[in-house]
Amino acid sequence: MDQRREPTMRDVAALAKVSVKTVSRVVNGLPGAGPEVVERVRAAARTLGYRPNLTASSLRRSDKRSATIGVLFEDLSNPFDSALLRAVEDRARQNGVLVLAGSSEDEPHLQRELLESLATRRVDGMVVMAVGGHQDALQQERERGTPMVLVDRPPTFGGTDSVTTTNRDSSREAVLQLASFGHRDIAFLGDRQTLWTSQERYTGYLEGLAHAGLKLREDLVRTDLKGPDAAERATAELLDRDPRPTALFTAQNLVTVGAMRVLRARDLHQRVALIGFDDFPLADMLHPAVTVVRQDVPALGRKAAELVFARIEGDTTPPVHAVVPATLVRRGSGEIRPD
Amino acid sequence: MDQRREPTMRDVAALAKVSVKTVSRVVNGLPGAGPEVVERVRAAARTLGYRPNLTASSLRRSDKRSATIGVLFEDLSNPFDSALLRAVEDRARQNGVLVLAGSSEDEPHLQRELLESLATRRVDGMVVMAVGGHQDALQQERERGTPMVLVDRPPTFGGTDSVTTTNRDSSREAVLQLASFGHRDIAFLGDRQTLWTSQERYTGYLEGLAHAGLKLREDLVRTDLKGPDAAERATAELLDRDPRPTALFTAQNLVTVGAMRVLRARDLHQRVALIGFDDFPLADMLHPAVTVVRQDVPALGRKAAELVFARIEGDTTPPVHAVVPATLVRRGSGEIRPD
DNA sequence: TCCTCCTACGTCAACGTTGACGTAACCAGT
DNA sequence: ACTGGTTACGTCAACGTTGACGTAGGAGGA
Repeated sequence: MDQRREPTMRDVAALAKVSVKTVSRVVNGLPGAGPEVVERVRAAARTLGYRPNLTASSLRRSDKRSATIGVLFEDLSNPFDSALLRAVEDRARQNGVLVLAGSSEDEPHLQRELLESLATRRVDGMVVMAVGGHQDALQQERERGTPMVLVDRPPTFGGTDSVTTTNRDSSREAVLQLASFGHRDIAFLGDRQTLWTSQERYTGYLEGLAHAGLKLREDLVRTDLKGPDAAERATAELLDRDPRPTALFTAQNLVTVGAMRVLRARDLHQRVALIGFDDFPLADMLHPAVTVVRQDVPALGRKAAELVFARIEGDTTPPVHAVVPATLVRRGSGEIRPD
Repeated sequence: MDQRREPTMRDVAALAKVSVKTVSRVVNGLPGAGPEVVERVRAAARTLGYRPNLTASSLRRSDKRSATIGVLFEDLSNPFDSALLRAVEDRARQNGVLVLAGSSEDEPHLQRELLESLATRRVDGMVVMAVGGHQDALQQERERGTPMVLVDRPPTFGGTDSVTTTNRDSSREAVLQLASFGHRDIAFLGDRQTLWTSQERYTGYLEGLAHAGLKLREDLVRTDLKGPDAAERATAELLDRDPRPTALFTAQNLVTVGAMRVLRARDLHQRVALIGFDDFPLADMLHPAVTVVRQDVPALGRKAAELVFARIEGDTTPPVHAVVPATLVRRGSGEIRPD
């Protein structure tokens, strides 16, 4: 509507009849301004509706902080990602830091572009969920000195902090529980194998089988399931195998839901056991309620944020790989015994 | 790790043996640089790893654009909010614009603070889900000329674009459908009445009753249910009334889930009809699948983003209140007949 | 041949702010 | 009265970039 120019320190200074520098001092609460001048400047700022320009300020200041961090996740509308974003945001707020958020959709070129955009805006640091495959862009960015923390997936290069959950251990635990209930034919359904998390969960599955003294049936392993449709198709195929698996371990959110749908459609949901990695809303309301490995998402986000902020503050201790424990939430579907 | 200074145009200029201005021209693809100079500058920029500083650029440029918009929602981890954020983000990406996101938690002071933070960073515009109650802070911001679009809830002040869904009409439709299935005692469970959406949905409920020739039973109306717990308590109370409502209209996401839980606990889920406002993941997997009024969240977000961008580009046509139609998704729970 | 116009540069100042430093006034201590 | 220190300001330049404008040299026309 109006094309009013934002008032600047100059305007305030003129109105308060002081120098620009004095306005700066008052605005930043620095000493060197008498009480009556402070009052005059405050009044002038108020009547003009003055608000400091952080971009100008950070350009000039020696630390060059923009009080902004970048968050680059796979898909901000995914419940895991958005919960993580929220956790990072909350922690950032404590530092007066705002969050520039973007979705990379697991596309290297998108991630690269967004990385560039963030760099161009001179964010103080980044929290990144790396896309699968090459991490060259991330590494380059990191090598320029940008404080960066990887979440959910660790870096394939060195010198960078990361925060992940107990993917392998918790997967092993899930499989062991299935085995302890008497299952011998336990299928694995997983996400893209380019993702570190998928690989880890698969390794955990293998370890679980081994520990339980079970033999791997290759025909019960389906990986690289992108999205619910692929998961449904794979589940259907698995259930056609002979002997049919009596338990499923689904290594990701959407895969779990897809598998559930098929089990339900075939009326096997009360007979085939299911444990999923990643909790999801309403898992407890389903029928049977779904047993899952639950990540502590707030803890993941908080930890990631704390790590970036420490680096931003100049912490130069060796890189950390923080691991946040996940828990097996027993709700019913994972406690079904074989027929 | 390194405290390398980011290279600037000066550095590039020095290496390419041209003036800073020429570097600027090359970087921005402006005419006035010969092909061989362009190549020299490009090479220099590449070897130094130069990246333009958008904050400095936007400070100096006449349009002062930061290529960043602010998004202020209630809770970014809420599925509705995060889906909306994603839609805005996608639209913003087309314009090369990044999104600064924050959660106001429906707290006026938090909203005010975040608004301030965004203003301080000189975002080009804002997409805001207003907190309930007074909108003074928003109005002030708007009156300064900041391009702003309200989503989900319209402004209580004039001169500002907004995008909402057909809260009232769709609620009426839902109630009418319940009535058409023979229900006469239809309960209403709603969110905080300070929220415009809640009021509208309640009005739609009243209109639905009226159109169906049903009399309002005040004892079947529960509003101001904050969170799932309150919703559960209210549902329990309602189911104790005599005569018991044979259908529930739950006017919000979490309320719907709370009501579902209680119905399930009392084993009434197959006997009491339920229609909820707002779809939620897995609603189709419940038992019975939940009939809901589904908002077109991507359309809401896209439209909101388009409106801000139009205003940012200088569009001065009168403010728009865009309404995106919601649809009734019949899944079963809303098609149960009274006993 | 001279004048004009265009192209490819360069110079300068400014965007809004703050670091470095200067200075006038005042106070305490001797 | 003089020194030394402190307080409360002010002046100046710079952060990295771009708008406004200047200029040298060549092309083109009369």
